[in-house]
Amino acid sequence: MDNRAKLLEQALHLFAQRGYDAIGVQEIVEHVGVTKPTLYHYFGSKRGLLEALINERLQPLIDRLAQATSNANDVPASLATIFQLYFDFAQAEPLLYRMQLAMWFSLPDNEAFQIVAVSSAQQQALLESFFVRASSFHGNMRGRQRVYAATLLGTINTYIGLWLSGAVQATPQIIHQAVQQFSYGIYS
Amino acid sequence: MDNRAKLLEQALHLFAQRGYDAIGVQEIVEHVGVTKPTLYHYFGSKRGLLEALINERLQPLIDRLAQATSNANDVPASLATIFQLYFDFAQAEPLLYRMQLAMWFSLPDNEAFQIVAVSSAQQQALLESFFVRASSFHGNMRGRQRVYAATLLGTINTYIGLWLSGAVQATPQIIHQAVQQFSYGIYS
DNA sequence: CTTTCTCTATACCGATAAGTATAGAGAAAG
DNA sequence: CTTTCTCTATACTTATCGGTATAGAGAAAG
Repeated sequence: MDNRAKLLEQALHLFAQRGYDAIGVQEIVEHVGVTKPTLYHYFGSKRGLLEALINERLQPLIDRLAQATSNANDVPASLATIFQLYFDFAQAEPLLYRMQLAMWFSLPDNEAFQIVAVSSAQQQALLESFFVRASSFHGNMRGRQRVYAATLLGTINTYIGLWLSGAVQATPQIIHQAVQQFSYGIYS
Repeated sequence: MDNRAKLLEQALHLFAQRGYDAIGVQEIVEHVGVTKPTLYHYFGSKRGLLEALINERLQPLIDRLAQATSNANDVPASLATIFQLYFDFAQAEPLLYRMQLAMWFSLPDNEAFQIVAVSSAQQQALLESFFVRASSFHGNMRGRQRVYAATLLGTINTYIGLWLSGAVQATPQIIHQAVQQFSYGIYS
């Protein structure tokens, strides 16, 4: 593992534990055992470090979501796939998911929020596009795709939060319940 | 408005805009037009300032929640009251609600999280107790009260987040939909 | 009047923030 | 061999961080 990868890994651990703002560049390089110019050589700035982390590690989630939302013929099946996909990703990258969740809920003028906002907007856009295309099967959306996408992510994150805190296990039953709970809002 | 109240007000604005960690004590006192010893006279520390903010301004929410959860005879009616109560509070104190939401989702080792965790735990406890008492009407809870309380708060916060971002209005219909969506998970 | 208490300002503390100028080590390319 | 490029360390910058020692102003209490 080269220094670049070590820096990303350590930054993830520290950001996910205490938050982006609370962690100094010095602290990251000390944990890795290098010095600041090494970090600035690879990433240019603290912000660039977080951007690299988000872009490289969160991209697989976006890619899989793009695939799962590409077909809107069978909405219930796609929803189940989407929920499963998020659970799988959160289980594979718990630190990353926890970090991006915290940053997504941080405030608008916060630097971390603005960096994560890019990938969050991508997820939101993919879901909205999915719901628009599903409207041929479920009537005209009339702008509701935005609310649907947001409540879908909200439901997903509620259950993933529950799993991250150890309150539930990631069983097929729980995932099914999450899908059903969201679906109630959509089909009613 | 005395300096103490001004400091609390300005701290709320700044914390809700950029986050607790991103705001320095100096910045707060400059906006108010006083100096640091004034702030430290009233609050002792930056942490004390946030604690005062949370304790004083979030207490009405806790109090109303305690009242709304005191009776578990009519669960659907209580749920509607609880949702309404949170919406009313978020509308009356949008900055405060946004701030506590961000802090609740911030990371475990973060100072802001630990301060907000106290009042969050109170809300969680009131809801869990409500569900336990409701079990006489809905069968044994068998530990599910924790999941119920968390998904209830998750549903509430999803809809309030939607309202805070301007995606929905706080109409009775939306509140009813939120109640129904949560209820689906409970009665199914 | 004097003492006491509450509140606030000036000026400072050591520590840390993000970021950089300079230089050198080592490998690769000519 | 020399040049060039990539990577990293020492040592430093300026600004800000949370917090405080000291002192004074003004009101209240005796």
